Amino acid sequence: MGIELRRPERTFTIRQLCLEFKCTPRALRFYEDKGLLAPARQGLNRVYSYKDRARLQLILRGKRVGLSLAEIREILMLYGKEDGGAAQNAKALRKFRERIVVFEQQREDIDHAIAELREASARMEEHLAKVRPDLLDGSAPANGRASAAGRLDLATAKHV
Amino acid sequence: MGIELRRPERTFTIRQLCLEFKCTPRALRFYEDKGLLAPARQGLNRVYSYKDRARLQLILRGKRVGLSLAEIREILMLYGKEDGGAAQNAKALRKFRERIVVFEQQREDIDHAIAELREASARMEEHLAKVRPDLLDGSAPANGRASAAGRLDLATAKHV
DNA sequence: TCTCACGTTGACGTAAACGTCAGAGATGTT
DNA sequence: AACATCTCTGACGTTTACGTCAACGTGAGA
Repeated sequence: MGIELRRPERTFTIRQLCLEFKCTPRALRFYEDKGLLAPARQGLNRVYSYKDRARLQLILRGKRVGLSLAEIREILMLYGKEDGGAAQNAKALRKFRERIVVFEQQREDIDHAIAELREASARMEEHLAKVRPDLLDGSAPANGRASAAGRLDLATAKHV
Repeated sequence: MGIELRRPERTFTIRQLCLEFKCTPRALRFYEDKGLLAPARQGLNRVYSYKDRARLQLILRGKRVGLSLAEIREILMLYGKEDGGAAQNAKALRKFRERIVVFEQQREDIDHAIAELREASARMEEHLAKVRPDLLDGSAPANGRASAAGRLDLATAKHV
């Protein structure tokens, strides 16, 4: 086996990951209970690798888009078995396509929701501008894309 | 008050709405308990108007994009008080902008998720094409937008 | 050595969003 | 009249995703 030169074999404590991803130790242990994570151990203590960190990223992203832990677990396991038996693979393919369809529906819903909220905001802003302009703080109407500051770079979490 | 000529004053029973929106009577009563709906009554029976139906549409869309019932209720009430006091209005405006930001973050997450699932699907498909082409049913890879058949037209639910 | 901060494993509690009865009333059908 | 069907109001059960608390271990410092 080739020597791992690429990245330092850095590990993380449970608290480090929690601080980084703004969650609690309880949550990470819970994910472990549910089979979503399986960090190494030093004695009793959990030791998280880069791979574990990447999985955690995927888990949290899954949660943000409304997946249940069970669904996330299923997807993670399908990802993991990407080179398993052909039948397994075909099943995974079907599941993935189903999920894609659902996500696209959800995307449309969100687009609609954003559009409606924008309209309502515009109306309110106009109204306020006439009636009580003093209540309008100078903040821009947030028309452009939201600043992506602080978001995670998902590219680092690929191919877990 | 002007006579309502615009649309027939049609009403709906609880079951009709449930069939139309694929939910249960229990759910509608629950939403009512939580202050999201307030249908009229004929004796004991609930009688839903077009307005109630529109609210229900908004509720269900809100759910699909991951809002809690409490959040949906808040938004509905802000919508309702769009011409309330100026201070209320300013508060609503802030809330709406916050929600927009959250939705945009969520949209990014979904876009990423779709992209990753597409990639994984492509890899699997390629792999299967080499190993077991028979397992690939002729279904298209679902590259284009999902068919919007059966979705709700949100425009009909505006200005509740 | 004692304390302290961090870690561990149960075990129980909780909020959300309903599901699932039970018991009863109104309405229509045969 | 008997029966079916739809509806209502409680009231208790259930699942998910953790929070919270107790009791314990463990290496670093004062």
